[in-house]
Amino acid sequence: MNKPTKTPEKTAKGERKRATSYDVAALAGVSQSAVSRVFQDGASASKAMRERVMAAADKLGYRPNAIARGLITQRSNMVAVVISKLTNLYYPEVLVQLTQRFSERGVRVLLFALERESDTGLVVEQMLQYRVDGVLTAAMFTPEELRTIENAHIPVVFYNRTSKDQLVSSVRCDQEEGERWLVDELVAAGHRSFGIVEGPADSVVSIERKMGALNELAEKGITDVTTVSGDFGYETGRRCFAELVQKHGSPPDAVIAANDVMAIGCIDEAREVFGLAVPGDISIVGFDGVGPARYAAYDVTTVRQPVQRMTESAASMLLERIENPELSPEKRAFSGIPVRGGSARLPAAK
Amino acid sequence: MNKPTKTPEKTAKGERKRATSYDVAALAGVSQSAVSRVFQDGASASKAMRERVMAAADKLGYRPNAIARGLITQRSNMVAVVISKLTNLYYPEVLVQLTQRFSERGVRVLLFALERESDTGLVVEQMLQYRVDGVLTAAMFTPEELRTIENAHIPVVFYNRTSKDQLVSSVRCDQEEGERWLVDELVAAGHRSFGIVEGPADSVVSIERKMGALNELAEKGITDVTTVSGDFGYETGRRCFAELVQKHGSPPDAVIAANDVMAIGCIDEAREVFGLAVPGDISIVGFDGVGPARYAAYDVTTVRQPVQRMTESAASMLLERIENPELSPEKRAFSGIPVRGGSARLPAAK
DNA sequence: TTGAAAGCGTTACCAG
DNA sequence: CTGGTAACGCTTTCAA
Repeated sequence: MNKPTKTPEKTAKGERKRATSYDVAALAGVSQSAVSRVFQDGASASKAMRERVMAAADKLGYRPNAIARGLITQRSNMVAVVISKLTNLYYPEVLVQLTQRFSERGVRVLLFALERESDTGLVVEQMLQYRVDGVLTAAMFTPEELRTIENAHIPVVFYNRTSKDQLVSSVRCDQEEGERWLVDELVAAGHRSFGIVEGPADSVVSIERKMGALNELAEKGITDVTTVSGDFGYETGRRCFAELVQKHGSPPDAVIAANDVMAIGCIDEAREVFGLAVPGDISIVGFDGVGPARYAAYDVTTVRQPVQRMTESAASMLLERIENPELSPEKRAFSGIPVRGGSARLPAAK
Repeated sequence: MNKPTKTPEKTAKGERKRATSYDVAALAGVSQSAVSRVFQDGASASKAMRERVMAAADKLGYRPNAIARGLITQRSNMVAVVISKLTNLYYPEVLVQLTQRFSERGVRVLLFALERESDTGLVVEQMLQYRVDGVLTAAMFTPEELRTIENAHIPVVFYNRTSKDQLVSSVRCDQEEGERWLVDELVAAGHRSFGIVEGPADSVVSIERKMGALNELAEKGITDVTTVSGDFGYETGRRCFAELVQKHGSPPDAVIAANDVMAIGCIDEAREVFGLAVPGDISIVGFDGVGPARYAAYDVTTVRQPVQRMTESAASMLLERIENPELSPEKRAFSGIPVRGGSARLPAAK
């Protein structure tokens, strides 16, 4: 005799409980294991069996319980995706693309959104409790948090952040290289005094971009450099420009903003408040290649991140490491795509 | 050396398995049930017990397995959040805020991103398999999909879409009201010929906005109305403006775009290609109140959605229905916030 | 307050 | 190919 034939029980409130593989088995007159196999990929089940089970299954509206499966297989088929605040306008695109990449391969995304990039503590705890198979993060973890995750044998891939001393996998856009291109072009076009608008202090991306620009400027022997800092948002872009002019005593020849949105803020402030022509009187450049950078009123000279390739690469890298935990860490850097917009005087493209 | 009496087992590959409540119990010399209770909220455990268990737990790096918990409690503590493509620029903010609202209340977000708003089929299947406790969707489901979800007794809340004939909960911005305001102001300022730029055909939001505007224009006795359609993106905003002028024979007095991004496209096209002054020669308005609408070059007259209140409300509404499944459906509509930007000639605010 | 034991809904293993 | 049975890691009675 089979297990107690449980017809879909009703609770006190008269709600029908959701059908389980036992219900399906009973209705189809087969064993529960058989039902399980029918719903697996490479399982052995005769055609007749398959048909009977499927018929019973959709009569009952049965769906395998992914939670229970996860428990036994030790695979949740979920990955954690961590993003910090999206003020950057650049992440939404990344997020959607990542989700789609994972989705295509049968992996679900558990989303964690941080108020500030440094709020990672609770999030790590949650990811671990939910037994995610992997972590893709666009926020930095502390070394201790990272160790906690690795102790649990969960592969991690960093998106646009990495650390030189730690052995972690990452996919990033080569910020330094991008800044180098911007600086070289601006210098070649004759700009000699520079303003730099950096982003929030806890943003690794911002730091890399700033350092990339500063190093290359030093390399070129440019010493007239003023730095101010904002938060990646439009309003601070405007404020930063004003601050820059005040600090420098006059508008510099060129402004290098840590992202497009702040560059746009600078352009507006330069035009509206200081009556400067862009790029006639001053050149302003950004980074990212977000949508608004292409709006005609700004047409920002920038470096576009190859989002599609980066997300594709990041998703693959993580999934590979889930399949094969022995794989050693790998850092992939993608070159940004120079965009010669109308917000800067540059030498003609060669 | 301090090897615990029962070391966490090792697998063939030498990987340490993650500690379970049994491991903790063994190390602490108590029963497994005790461990379980210590990690619960309103459970009874003596102080001594609690301390011993906690000590053992973090020596082993133990974390309760949320998957296993979900299996027994019949609660995954996960909700599905469904978004369609984010070209709208408006959703990223919504998404992050929603995630944070849920997170604050101990609920995780399983994210589903649709390529097109009509790709809902597979997504429903996945949500159901993962036994999410609720669904918050910014995409429309077919009546059949909706029935499937409701048969599983999973509460659903629609975000910015609803249907008049179906009994579903929803939180939305009152698009019609917003459009009415825009139309009234524009008409009061003397505009007599109108262009309407609608969004993608499968977007309910776009349809509501268009109908809201058309109805109010009819109400006001305006008959000179030309309609063209885009996809919510900047480029089509530009194309649509050109199309509008061609279709109408000349630029209309005012253009009502279904969202801010297309309004911005219209503004650029009007200025750059047609040499029109905005708002001198033509008024252009949008909807949403996204970031770029506030950039100085555009300063779009628009209706801002009260995102914060809407997300807060949507999250609460869903969580309430998870707690209490008997609650009947409820539709909440929020008024948009009029923003008198510089892209339209309007009567002075009263 | 504590412990023993019975599930929760699967997959995995092993005989037939 | 098929069916029985033991996990998976937890919460939840029910006694003690």
